[in-house]
Amino acid sequence: MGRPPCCDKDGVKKGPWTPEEDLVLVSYIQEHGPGNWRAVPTRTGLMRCSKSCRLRWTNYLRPGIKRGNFSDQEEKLIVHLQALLGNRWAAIASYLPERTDNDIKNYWNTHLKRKLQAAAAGGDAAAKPVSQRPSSSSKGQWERRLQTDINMARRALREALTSLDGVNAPAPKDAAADGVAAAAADSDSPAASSTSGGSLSLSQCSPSASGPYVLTTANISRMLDGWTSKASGPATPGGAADSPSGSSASDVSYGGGLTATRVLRAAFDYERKPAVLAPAQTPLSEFETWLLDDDNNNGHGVPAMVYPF
DNA sequence: AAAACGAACAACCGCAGCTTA
DNA sequence: TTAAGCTGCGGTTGTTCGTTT
Repeated sequence: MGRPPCCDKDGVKKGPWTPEEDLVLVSYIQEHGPGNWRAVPTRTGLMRCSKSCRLRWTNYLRPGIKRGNFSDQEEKLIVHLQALLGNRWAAIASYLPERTDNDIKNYWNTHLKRKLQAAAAGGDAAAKPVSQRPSSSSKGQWERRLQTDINMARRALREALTSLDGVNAPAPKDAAADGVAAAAADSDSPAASSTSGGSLSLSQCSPSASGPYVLTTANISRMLDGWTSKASGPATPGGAADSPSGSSASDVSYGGGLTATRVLRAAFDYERKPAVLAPAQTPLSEFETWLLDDDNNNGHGVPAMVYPF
């Protein structure tokens, strides 16, 4: 299990991504789908390491990401889940598909932690996070840990949903806890994208306060809004169709008729896979039902709860 | 007006675990 | 069965931007 020579100094660019790099990445993912990150730098010519590409995609470019402006409900949900799951941001993020684990982690570190400390000082004991996860993580005990995770996730979900009346808590994008690895075949799976007919459309992405450049998710969605797509096929350069009439002024042209709108739209189309139905459209998946079921053995122990889907 | 400070966020690093040959 | 390769995760750092002095 040697450490891969990823991100090794030579020739690997670091630092902020440029719009050009973003477009290259998005265009590649549009064609090949997310995954096989190892191949991305070589195939795209990006001077980035695979990790960087994956991170950029999952934390920033992936459609359906909401940025900034955490609502009260989201805040409470995060606090709740953090109290139960600890700093397992990926697991927490699975309950907030519009948010990335990085975002949640940042928000926790910059806002919520301080808030909770203040609250704790004020006697808000309920807000105190569980400092440690259950200590069942030793090797060979993964089954127990898995069960613990599932139980915790179940509790978290139920409590969060019952306490947050009206929260549009979406279904987990993958298995409830990261321990449910088998169920979470691929965290980059379409389930990660709540946009697939889900509760959040691209055009509903909240505008980011101040993106570094035009390719924020908000601006991307704005660009897409105006695009009446007749152009079909992959984002290949060339052709009159590359200048869709609705193309906004903010669209970015990269020559050869390759525009940001086209590339990104195509990429988003890729993400809109039919596999995942929106929570609003689906009642409860078997897994969700099971997850919410207090003791999944009897199937009748579900306490009265509000399921705001 | 400018410097100092702090908050927010993007990105990197290294480890752990899963997959595959 | 095992080791190498790859991906995902959480912690941490660096940079940018806004606010205060």
